[in-house]
Amino acid sequence: MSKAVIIRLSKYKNIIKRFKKLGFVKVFSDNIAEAIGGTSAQVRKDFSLFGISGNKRGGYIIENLLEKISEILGKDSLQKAIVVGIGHIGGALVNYKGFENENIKIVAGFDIDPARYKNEKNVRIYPIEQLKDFVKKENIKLGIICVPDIAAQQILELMISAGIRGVLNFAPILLRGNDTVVINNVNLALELENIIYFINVQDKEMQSS
Amino acid sequence: MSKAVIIRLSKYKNIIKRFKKLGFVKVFSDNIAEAIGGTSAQVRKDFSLFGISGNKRGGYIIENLLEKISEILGKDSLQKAIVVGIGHIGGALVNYKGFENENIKIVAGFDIDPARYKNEKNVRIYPIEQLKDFVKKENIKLGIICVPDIAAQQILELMISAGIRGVLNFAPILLRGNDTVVINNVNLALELENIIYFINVQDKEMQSS
DNA sequence: GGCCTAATGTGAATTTTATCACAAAAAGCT
DNA sequence: AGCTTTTTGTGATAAAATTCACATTAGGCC
Repeated sequence: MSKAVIIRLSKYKNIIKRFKKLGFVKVFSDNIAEAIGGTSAQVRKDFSLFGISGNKRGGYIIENLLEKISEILGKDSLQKAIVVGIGHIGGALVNYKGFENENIKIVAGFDIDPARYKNEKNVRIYPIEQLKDFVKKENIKLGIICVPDIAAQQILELMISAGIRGVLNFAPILLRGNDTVVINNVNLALELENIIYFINVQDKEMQSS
Repeated sequence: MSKAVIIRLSKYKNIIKRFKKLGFVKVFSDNIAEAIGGTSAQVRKDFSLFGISGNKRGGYIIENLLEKISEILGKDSLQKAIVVGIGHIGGALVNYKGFENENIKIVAGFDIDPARYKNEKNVRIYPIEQLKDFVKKENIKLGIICVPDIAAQQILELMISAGIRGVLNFAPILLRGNDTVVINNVNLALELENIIYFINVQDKEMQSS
């Protein structure tokens, strides 16, 4: 199943949760499509891909939907994660509230700099030498890399050797993993460059019309 | 031109810069492909799409390549950006070093909370009421939204009315813009959920083999 | 200069992804 | 109960992205 479909499925889930909070019991494919900025046909096709079905003319029962989707995404249980590299971004993530709704909890940070071994509000920061033991003992599966790009590959390897299975990487560099680990990249500068390009395209289109 | 191609082009540019720093004068399509995790055919096809050409048997001259790509991406001049919402993520971005290489500079932050109107190291934080004037006076084109999702749409509209043309949005919600503004979204929880899904897939594949 | 080799550049083929369009079913109304 | 309307579910179609494969060309060597 492609990454894009899974991302959409997560979006569906989030929006459906929101509908639920508003007191709705049923949704239609267009409600969902409208809310995430897609088409109803795609919503239905995605659902059908996973064997999720609704009721003709009656839409989908929110409760069922959420259950099915959560089953697919495998996210009923709390997922513990660690952050390595407690600089600006890493420090922010350690305190980030946005994960709470998603059953994701950052349980520790790691850094090489002793000046950072203090307690961020709730999350303790450890020296990097303790990463492997901690990850093994706590059975952590998720790691977030916020170190400078020069150090990122090394941290990845440490994480892999500790048993981490999924990595979110903020270093703007290609990490080389293996088939025991899945890696997603977030590259903020890239996102901004992309935006700049499309602003320029818009400008050119304006001029020529 | 699709977003994905532009992202790749930026990646090419970054990696080529790196080659340049190492003292190389020429690169081959496989060098680039290998470094960003793609195929050489795709690199060449992308280049050909933009009319970038090299020398048969001789690869590409780095100097030329960088010039051509920068021209396409339109990023020779410094781009000023503002951040709205100086919470954990916003505060981190205001001090983020990763933009410097990319000719992007965050020149101000904005927030509703007076407690945050202090100086982050180099960047001043202003009350949100001053956003419009500031953006107009300084001719800012780029905005980063780090406010809670409930406030994000409102901030977008403020930005648009001030003349901002490109937005990087960290609020996990669909923003509704118009055709004067281009919006990219970063949704960290979504990225992590995605990773979790693929870890589970891997596990199932393991079991069944 | 002629030959060999290593690269590019790009049409064609393939694969992937998204859209269309419509039959089938269910709900509600009279 | 029968008619109408609304919405699903999905094959068929179209569009987009990627990969293949190979003709072409330039560099290097003898």
